[in-house]
Amino acid sequence: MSERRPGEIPEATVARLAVYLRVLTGLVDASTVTVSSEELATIAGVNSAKLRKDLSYLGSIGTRGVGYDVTVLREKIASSLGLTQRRTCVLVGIGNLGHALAGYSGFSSRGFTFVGYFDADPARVGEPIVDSRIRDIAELELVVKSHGVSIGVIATPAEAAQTVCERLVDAGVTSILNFAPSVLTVPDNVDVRKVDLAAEMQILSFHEHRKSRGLGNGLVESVG
Amino acid sequence: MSERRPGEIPEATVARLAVYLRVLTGLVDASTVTVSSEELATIAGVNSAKLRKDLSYLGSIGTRGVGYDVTVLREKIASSLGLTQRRTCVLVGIGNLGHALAGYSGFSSRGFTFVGYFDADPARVGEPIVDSRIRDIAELELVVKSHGVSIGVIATPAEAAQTVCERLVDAGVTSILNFAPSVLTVPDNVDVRKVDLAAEMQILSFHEHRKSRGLGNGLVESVG
DNA sequence: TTCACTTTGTGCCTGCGTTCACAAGCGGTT
DNA sequence: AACCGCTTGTGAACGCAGGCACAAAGTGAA
Repeated sequence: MSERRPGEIPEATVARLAVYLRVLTGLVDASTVTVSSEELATIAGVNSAKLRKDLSYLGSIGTRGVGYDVTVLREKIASSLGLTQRRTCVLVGIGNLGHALAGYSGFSSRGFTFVGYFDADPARVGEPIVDSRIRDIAELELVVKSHGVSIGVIATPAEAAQTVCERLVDAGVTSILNFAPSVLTVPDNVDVRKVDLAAEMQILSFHEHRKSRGLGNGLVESVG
Repeated sequence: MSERRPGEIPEATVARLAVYLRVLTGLVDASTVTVSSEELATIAGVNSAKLRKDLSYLGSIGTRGVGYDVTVLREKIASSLGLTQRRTCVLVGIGNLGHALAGYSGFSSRGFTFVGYFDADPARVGEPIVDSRIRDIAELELVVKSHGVSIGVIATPAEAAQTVCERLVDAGVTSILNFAPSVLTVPDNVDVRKVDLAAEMQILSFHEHRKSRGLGNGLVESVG
């Protein structure tokens, strides 16, 4: 029944492709030529069948009896993720977290170029940041439109997030990464991913709670 | 037959409970007394049936014909997540991101107490951070054991992450939040959650790529 | 009490994602 | 050339999660 159109990659797979890509980059640096699904899966921390199925969505890349050519596979994944072209981004909200994000070298090295850092606080505007300066949020639309920015990163307080989000979307941004602890409402054509630090901690707290509850009685699963 | 043991809450539900909790806290601040699943679901950005099913795992909390008592529900969720007791945490790796995390007020306000900030760089050791000072990583085990730390946050470079992880686990930590772009290997009884900033951007990049491919022609993916 | 109305809690169905297991395919060897 | 051993790619089964739709259960009014 479910005949997936070629090029239609499941969401869960996309998330893992990014991990495989990183692992493969490491292998390239180590001058590894070929890798089997078993090896790659072990390093990436997933099941090898899952890995093969993930890669199969990109076409038939491997060689049976041998494995995958590391550089070929890396290129294929990169192109599937649309990483062959640099993407322009803006960062809004230059507090503690915003500064950290601006300083994170992982973005630039992976093809993401930040063309503007914005804050609403007049006291911060003009401060140097990375190789640039913090701009007034009033210039947001101008910069987004002139650079054709496609990804907006929100690191503002929760109260400001939705407003900032709407301004980004209206200016033409179609993907948003949200660090503010707030639920964003966007049109259908816009993608949002959220990173909720407090929620992550609370999820861990839940598991801690669960584990400590299980200690007394015999309910725990076998400890390896 | 899906007979779930009482107290067994699905993983997907746990993640959403944290969101509901935040929304409810907002409602308490706004002196709201009662809320229906429809209202709460809208604010939280989920389907109301899903929300009701999520809450049903906590027991029968609502009142039919009325809705949920905001404070009662909030308490119930907080206790399910194990947030009634404060949890002690350590943060390892005080670079850009580490500083931002240390300064994030959302942790402390939600019951997480950081009892140690560690770095391997001798030049950084002793620097003030929040209401404390950066400690030498050599003291990690001592602090973890003496405070009974249950959650470790890793914000080191990728190369150091696995080693730090093992030291944390050996010292007794059973939950880890990993910000390093690296796959951690841990024993079965330890929970790991990862926050991979570059991966998030790459996932968005994928969707940008997909959107732009679909714009002009009706054709996709003809690789030669 | 009985009725009308509201909202919860959930049975059931559907679909996605994961895993198993194996046929198909490739390289190396004799 | 024929065979053997290894690894990929995938059909099929399974399990978890999401969403509809409705019975159950509460409130308030007559």
